Amino acid sequence: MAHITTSVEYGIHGLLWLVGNDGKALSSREIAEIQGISPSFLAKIFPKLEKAGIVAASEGVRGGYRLGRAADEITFLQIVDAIEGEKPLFDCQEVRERCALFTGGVPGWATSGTCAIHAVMKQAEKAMRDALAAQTLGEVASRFSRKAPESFFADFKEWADERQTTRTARTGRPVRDGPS
Amino acid sequence: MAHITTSVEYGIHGLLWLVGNDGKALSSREIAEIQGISPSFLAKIFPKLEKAGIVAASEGVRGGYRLGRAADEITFLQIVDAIEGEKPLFDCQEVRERCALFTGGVPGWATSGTCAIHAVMKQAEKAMRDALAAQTLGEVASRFSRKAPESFFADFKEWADERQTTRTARTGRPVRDGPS
DNA sequence: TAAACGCAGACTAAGTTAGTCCTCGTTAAT
DNA sequence: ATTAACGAGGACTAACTTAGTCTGCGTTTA
Repeated sequence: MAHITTSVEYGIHGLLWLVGNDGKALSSREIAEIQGISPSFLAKIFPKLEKAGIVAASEGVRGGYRLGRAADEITFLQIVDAIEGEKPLFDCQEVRERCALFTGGVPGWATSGTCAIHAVMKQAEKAMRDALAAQTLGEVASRFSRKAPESFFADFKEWADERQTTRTARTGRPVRDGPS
Repeated sequence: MAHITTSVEYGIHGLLWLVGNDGKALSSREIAEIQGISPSFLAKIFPKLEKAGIVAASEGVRGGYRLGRAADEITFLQIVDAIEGEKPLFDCQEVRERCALFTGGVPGWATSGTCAIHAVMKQAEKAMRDALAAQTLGEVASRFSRKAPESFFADFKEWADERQTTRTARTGRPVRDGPS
């Protein structure tokens, strides 16, 4: 399995739908359903985005998620860190402290500063993080907009509107018709 | 756990000892022992480096490992790929194919080219790999040499020489003294 | 011929990931 | 006032990965 998880993938896909929804809220179930992924799994991802301020949640019956700030101010790095929690690329085991030549105590020169190998890994991690920080949700969304036909967005609006009405229409009917 | 494993860490530390051993072979047990790590675990790492040509193995009683080429021509990326096997940073699940708006077949424009999210991740992965490819074993070894005192290398040579003699001195004595 | 090697595979324990399910408090519409 | 839709959170599971051990095999040198 890869280091950037499918949770991040689902999260970003979900966020892209919010970008295209004109500031209106979508519930986590709707976001999951329109993408064909597990609703209960997505429901564990969005609270993390909420804690990071990437989305704003509204509770209750017509609640859901909106973007917490402008799509241009949400970077991929922020999303990855929000969902995965800033796990380092490399976890230095400090092998240099275990060298058998150091009988009776590790000398200062050996442990001063960062381990040379760790330094290389940190540099590589920074390169990756910089690349992720250079991409925003807004840019990717508009890249997608240029690719998709206008009918697609019309279909989405229609789908969202229908959801908006049917989810209130279901209310107030206590389902007592089956095994009673 | 991190994406760059401790196997890579142990492998690089081991290779650095080979750099400082003047082309002479060290057995995997010696490399493990001088670093205070598990011999049996290290014994699983070095065959991977051998397959990649990073080290050359010699079998038999005085065998062991040497560098397969000049330390300046061994990059960190090569080592990581040799040990971990080129695992991608991100494994695209092709969520775009599951969109619920695509009733009855996914349109061509949606699946043509690389997924926009995947493209960002690939870019980040490339940045990381480029950083790893820019660092060689030789550079890190000489960086370490400037830090360590001359006495350290003298200690190492002494240790290696003693190993060289004692491991043949043990030969030829069938140990039959215990429970017989 | 024995011991020191590299090599390969089976095995285990712990941790992570993807995913499900259930309960709770909140909110809007009836 | 209920009811059902919502977010939030925790317990739980199955599959996979990682770190590490152990055993057996073929090779090589003394």
